[in-house]
Amino acid sequence: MLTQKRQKLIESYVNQHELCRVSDLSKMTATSESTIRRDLIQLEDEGLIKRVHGGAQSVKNFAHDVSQHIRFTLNHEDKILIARYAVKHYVHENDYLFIDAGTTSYEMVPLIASIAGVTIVTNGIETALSAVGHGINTILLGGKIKEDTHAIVGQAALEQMQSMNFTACFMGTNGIDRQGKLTTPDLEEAAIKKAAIAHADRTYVLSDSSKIGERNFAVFGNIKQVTVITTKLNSQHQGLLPAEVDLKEAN
Amino acid sequence: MLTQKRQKLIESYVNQHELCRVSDLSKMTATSESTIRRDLIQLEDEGLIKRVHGGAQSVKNFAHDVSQHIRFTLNHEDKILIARYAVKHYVHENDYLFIDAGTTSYEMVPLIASIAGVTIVTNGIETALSAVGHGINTILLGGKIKEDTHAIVGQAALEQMQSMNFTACFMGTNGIDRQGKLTTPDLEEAAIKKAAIAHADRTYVLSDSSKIGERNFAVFGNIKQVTVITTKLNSQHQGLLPAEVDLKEAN
DNA sequence: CCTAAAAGCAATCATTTTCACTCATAAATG
DNA sequence: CATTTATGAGTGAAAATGATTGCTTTTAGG
Repeated sequence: MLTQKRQKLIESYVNQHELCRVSDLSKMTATSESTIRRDLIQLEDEGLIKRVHGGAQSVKNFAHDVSQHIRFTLNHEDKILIARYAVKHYVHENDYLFIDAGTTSYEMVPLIASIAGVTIVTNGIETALSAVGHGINTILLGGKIKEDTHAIVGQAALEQMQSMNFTACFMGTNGIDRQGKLTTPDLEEAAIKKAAIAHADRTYVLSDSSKIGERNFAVFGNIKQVTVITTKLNSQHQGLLPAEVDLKEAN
Repeated sequence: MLTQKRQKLIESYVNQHELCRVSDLSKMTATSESTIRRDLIQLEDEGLIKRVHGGAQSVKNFAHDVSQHIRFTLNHEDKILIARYAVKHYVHENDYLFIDAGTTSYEMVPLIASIAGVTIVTNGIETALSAVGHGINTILLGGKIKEDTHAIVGQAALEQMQSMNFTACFMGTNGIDRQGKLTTPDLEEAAIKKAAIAHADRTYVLSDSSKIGERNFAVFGNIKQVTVITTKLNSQHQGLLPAEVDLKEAN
């Protein structure tokens, strides 16, 4: 990869994520940490980012952590772990993937960029923009745009999916309850997820442990249909799941 | 191949791709890397490109971020004038509008926000995001995303439009030639524009004066089908247009 | 608060990639 | 035919990268 391209990628990643680790940038760009550090020094000289111990910080939004080191929310670290695990194990060359509009699935995109020939279909506008920015062949579903999540929903999107089959599909969830029901707050988004599952050879649900045992309004599937990828679970969480779940713990 | 032709090719390739490697150019032109390097040195001397280690970079806009591109685009004042004129005279309450992915049409969105009951259909991702942000009912066409303009194109988008009729449609153009042909560089974008015109009661083409007399590859319509909104024209520009044009000058 | 382990860093060096320069060949020009 | 011009290949130099090392900062556990 060309130096300039990599540095642009880094800049946009840092600005989008507000704060990130050297190791994440290294994974994303598939270069060594040495190179990332050199890039960060340059970018800091140009005033495009701010370097902090452990990584880099967006320079635009300084209303953040004043301390000189980075500190992620536990959630965000988990999301990256889960995304990385999913890409590493379940995305292959020339796959046709469906990726839904959630934040965890969004983290998968930069990692997919280094896998050749992948096509991403998504109903998330930001996910699509990120994928295109990473040079991935991208198809965005059409339809109404939800104001809060920027997810695309509606009949048009569902119809469009009728003519597609996915090698794999990846989606988030807002809850997995004791019966193994996968739920989300919005009916229309649930319909999209349901359709994606129906048209995919394999489905992976990305869920950090906080979603285990939760329940929401709209059911879009059952744990039996999918593989759940999550972070390390404690025994309390495991008790909240059905026994027959196909569960992968990212680490 | 002729040296000058090759250099033209290199220049346009670099500008289109924003950044590329010497090896890409070598493959594209079927010449040695030595020759490419010599060409790049010349082109850099002429200020047409910027050389970087491993390749060359467009000197014009370092705008990977299209939304940023929109803000710093050429003739911005003119575009705003045209957009304002278009909204003021041709957008009414409860209209169903098609707005294409160009920068001028993008400027219309904030102005439309104050008109009640309008629905916007667009193939521009940034246009859609802006419209949603302004609380406008927004439908985004689905399909492939073009990497350079972030326009959505392809069969899916065309099919989706089959079931729609627009009160009015607004689009940019890259050229209006002496015969009144409306042109744009990309075939697939042209197809979208063509379909929009076919499904709209009225079509308005937004064009600053620099496009008058220009010609591009893909024809998407003729001036007779549409109303052209432009800035004040001098007599030279007027000479480059057919007589029978329905022309409005914004000011 | 202190200390040990872990994580992150700058500095350095070896390797790989890219470059500038040179030279030889071939085509165009007078 | 001699001369200029464009090209491609080769070579040592320069730049970029990746890995290693020893030092500093941070974290975790008493």
